[in-house]
Amino acid sequence: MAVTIRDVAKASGVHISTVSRTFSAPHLVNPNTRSRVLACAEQLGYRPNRAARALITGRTYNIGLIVADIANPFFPPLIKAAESQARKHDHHIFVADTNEDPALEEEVVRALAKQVDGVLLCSPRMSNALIEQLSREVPLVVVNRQITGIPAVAMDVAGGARRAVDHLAGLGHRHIALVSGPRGSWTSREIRRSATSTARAANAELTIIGPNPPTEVGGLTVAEDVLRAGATAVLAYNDLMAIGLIEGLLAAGAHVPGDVSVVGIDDIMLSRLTRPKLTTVATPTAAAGRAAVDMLLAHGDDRRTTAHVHLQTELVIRDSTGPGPGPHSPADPGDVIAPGGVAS
Amino acid sequence: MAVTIRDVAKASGVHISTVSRTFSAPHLVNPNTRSRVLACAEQLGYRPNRAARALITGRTYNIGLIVADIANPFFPPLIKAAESQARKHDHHIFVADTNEDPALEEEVVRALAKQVDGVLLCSPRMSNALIEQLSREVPLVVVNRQITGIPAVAMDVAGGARRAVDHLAGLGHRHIALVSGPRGSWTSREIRRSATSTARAANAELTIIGPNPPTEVGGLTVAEDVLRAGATAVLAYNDLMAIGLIEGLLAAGAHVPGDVSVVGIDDIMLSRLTRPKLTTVATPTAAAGRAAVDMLLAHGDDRRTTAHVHLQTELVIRDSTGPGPGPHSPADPGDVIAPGGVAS
DNA sequence: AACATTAATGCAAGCGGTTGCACTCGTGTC
DNA sequence: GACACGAGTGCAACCGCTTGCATTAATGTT
Repeated sequence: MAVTIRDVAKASGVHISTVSRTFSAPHLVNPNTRSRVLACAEQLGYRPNRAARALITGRTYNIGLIVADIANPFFPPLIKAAESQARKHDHHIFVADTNEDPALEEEVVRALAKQVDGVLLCSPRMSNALIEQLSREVPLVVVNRQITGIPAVAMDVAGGARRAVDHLAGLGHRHIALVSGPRGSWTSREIRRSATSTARAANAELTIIGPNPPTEVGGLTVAEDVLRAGATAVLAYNDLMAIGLIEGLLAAGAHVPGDVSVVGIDDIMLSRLTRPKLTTVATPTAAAGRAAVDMLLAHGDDRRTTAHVHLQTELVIRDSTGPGPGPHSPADPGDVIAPGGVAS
Repeated sequence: MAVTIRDVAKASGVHISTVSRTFSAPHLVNPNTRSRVLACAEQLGYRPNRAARALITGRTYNIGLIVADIANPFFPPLIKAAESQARKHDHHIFVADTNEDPALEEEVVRALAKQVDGVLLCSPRMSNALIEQLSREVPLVVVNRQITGIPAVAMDVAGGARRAVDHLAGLGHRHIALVSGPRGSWTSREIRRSATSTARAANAELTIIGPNPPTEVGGLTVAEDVLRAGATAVLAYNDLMAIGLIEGLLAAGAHVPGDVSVVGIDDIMLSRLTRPKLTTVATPTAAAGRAAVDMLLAHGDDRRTTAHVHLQTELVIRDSTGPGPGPHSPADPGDVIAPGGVAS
């Protein structure tokens, strides 16, 4: 059925090894022979079988990409960028959705290990220790996590959270709620750490609500808690939760940003289309996808450096944040982007 | 480095073929032997190499999933459902993004062909003829396309478009614009065909604008054309375009639905979060993803039927449609869903 | 007791490639 | 003219696994 290297060899009157070399070491074969072989291959529709090749070379030209939830709008741009970058280097990508389940993450990494050159673990929920162990079984790059010795692409959410809290404090908010994300999320811990210290420095009270599922529903259901806590401003773990939260607040009769200001994180496409448009911390997801693929592919050549790439974030001020009850200071102009602007 | 069947054989004192059978034909091996082998395998951390297995069995336990644009919110739920369904059957999926480029579609199918059991071609842009040819090289299931002899999952967008146009005509709109999708899209042709005949039957004028890129920007840029055409209602190829269109209309000073009513298609998550909330035709994308995987996996067992699965759509009336200038008749209650409701 | 059957296992070929090594030439060197 | 050399090609082993066939031992049949 399928045409193999042997068919091409027969058709062009050479040994299979010559056909093989025509494709994987062209400089070792006579130009005339090569063009003859190529012509036959073309004519027969021959394509090398990568799985067979991988068996002996150890290189699969595949990459595993593991995310918590494909349907979370944070991930598609990352996946798209990673896939595109991978294909530029002639690699294909497996995508797996773990449904926020750490056990499934482990299982999937192991299941994929043999047929990939490496795995991109995006916003993993499993423990550092487990990640370290898995990275001994298959080359790993983590996105949104920092572990010594493991190549990583991390977004500066801490800086983003700091700017967000400063922004809120600057608007006069004295009591801020932090709606945190899922258990196991490094990002969530970073945000919490940064928000806590920033709030203290700004002399604002910080109420932490969570952990919560990082979804619209997750945000919706904490609206009550936010109001009960008496916070006049909220920083949410991500935009989806912020949007759900706004829905919940509106349903409970609170105005946004009149009564409560809301800041999200991620700047998903949605954020500039909701009413009010969401103030949020933009994270460079596409860049992260590209960088992660690049690190993974470089990893093989050069394992002396386990690089950690840091990507900047920026606060995008739109319409979901407004003055709080306290005195407000002008925001630091260095931190802000034109309100309502399309994210770059 | 990696532990192979030989290591397990050595450790458990049996021949490799016994180890092999322990995993792929357990009934052929003595229960005692089997448990010993399994214990050794477990202890060594052995996992069968699927690529090697595929080389001889011809079954890879992989599926290719090809979409036009991962970042288009229509696709993630489909991908998620397909991935989940595939994993239920112990399959992994390759995801490829073709950027709406038919040539890339072909290339990717061919590149993937050898390492998958089949390919899901979602909303392909290439020609029927090419799809037929490719389906001779690798099992194919198409989503949102109908080709005799090729298994397909199609959503009833024609029915959806009919209900949408009837809805608009019923509201008194006499001049409707159809903002069509990308060239090569079966869905777009179906919508056009259905909208055309439905508009004629309803005695309304239909202006077709397009083809256009199926993105927010694509919708944004035709706002002018819609207004210039003098239409008071628009049916857009998808929600993303509808949302972009609404932005464009608002920017041009037209109210929605006051001056112009807008209907989208797909009911992406976004649609109930924008203002005004979008009236749209809900398509069962997750069900399509599952069905497509099921068809692909069944295809092998049973090639006597090349099934075509049809999935129903429904009109979800929200806030972006309102009365037009003409007399309006009450909408058919059988076709409507509670306004603003969460899509099921 | 001789034979047929069945269960369990081993043997070896082969899936589609890659690659170290050996071999054959034509050429340049002394 | 003998020799070394490099370019081009063939040979065969091997990657990790499956599978048809042969072999052996245990069981059932008459």
